[in-house]
Amino acid sequence: TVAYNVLINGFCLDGNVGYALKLCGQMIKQGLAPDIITYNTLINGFCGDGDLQKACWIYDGMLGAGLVPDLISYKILIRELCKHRYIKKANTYFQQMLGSNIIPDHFVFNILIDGYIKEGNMMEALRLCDKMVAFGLVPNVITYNALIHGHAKEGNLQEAFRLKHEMFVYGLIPDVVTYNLLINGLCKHGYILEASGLCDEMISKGIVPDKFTYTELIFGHCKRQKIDKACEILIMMQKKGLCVDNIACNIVFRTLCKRKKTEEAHKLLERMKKNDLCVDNVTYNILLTGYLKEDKLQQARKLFEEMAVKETHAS
RNA sequence: GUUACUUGUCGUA
Repeated sequence: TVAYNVLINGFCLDGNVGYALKLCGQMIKQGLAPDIITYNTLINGFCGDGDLQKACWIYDGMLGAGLVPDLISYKILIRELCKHRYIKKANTYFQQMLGSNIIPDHFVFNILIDGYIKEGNMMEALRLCDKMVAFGLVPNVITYNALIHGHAKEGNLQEAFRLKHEMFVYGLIPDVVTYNLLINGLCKHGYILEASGLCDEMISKGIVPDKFTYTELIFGHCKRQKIDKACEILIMMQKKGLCVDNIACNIVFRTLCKRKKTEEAHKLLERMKKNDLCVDNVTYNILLTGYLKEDKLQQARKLFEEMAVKETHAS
């Protein structure tokens, strides 16, 4: 059974869940009973496939086989339900889990908290924080990051920064994600100077900015129409050996398009194509909306056909 | 032996 479980997981990780399922059938034929681990692996496999239906189907099969879901089963399911925005259902499973005397850990709470935040329900997220404390669990850096994300998204930067300070009170050290979230919040609201300052602060504290940090700063500069500043950062990223990916390029590209700097935009696009990892759906969407806004329907249609050929999904 | 939660671009009715 152990050997099968390992194999099944291997195929799941490989994205070949169908074959993993076949293997499960094969092990049954050999008289080996799938255990809770086998089921969890398969459920997780289908979840990674985005196939919630099949995941639930396996889950039911597990119940039918008389196996009792454990903490791991619940974590997998709850996370997937949250991803699909079925937060109510996720909560139902959570309650069921508590009802069957399974001791929750940081992960389940963080998953649920993040689920509520993604739904825009900060109240419930905060209530869950209290609940987690009631279970003797102390919110950790990830919990705080999720909350900071929520507040920043709502535009409540004050509260986001207050939480950053509160972290120290509880002996938690803000990490690169914490800083990235705050920098992102500042940039989104046009506070590029403050964002740059925060970037300096993190460096002085020994936290190394990553490509998220710099991409957010690029975004901030673009938002203030400082394309040259944005390009400076692009160059600096390359010098630091950070990969400049399609996201960073798209941001600059979009700004160039918006400002009707068509020539420079095309130059960038050519360079992106040369480095050939850079033209994606988002790039196309940017171009499309640009054309549509300028009533260049012909070009828009042409582009749309090009997308269809490349089998990118028009979204 | 299986699960591991939080951050970046367009869009998301």
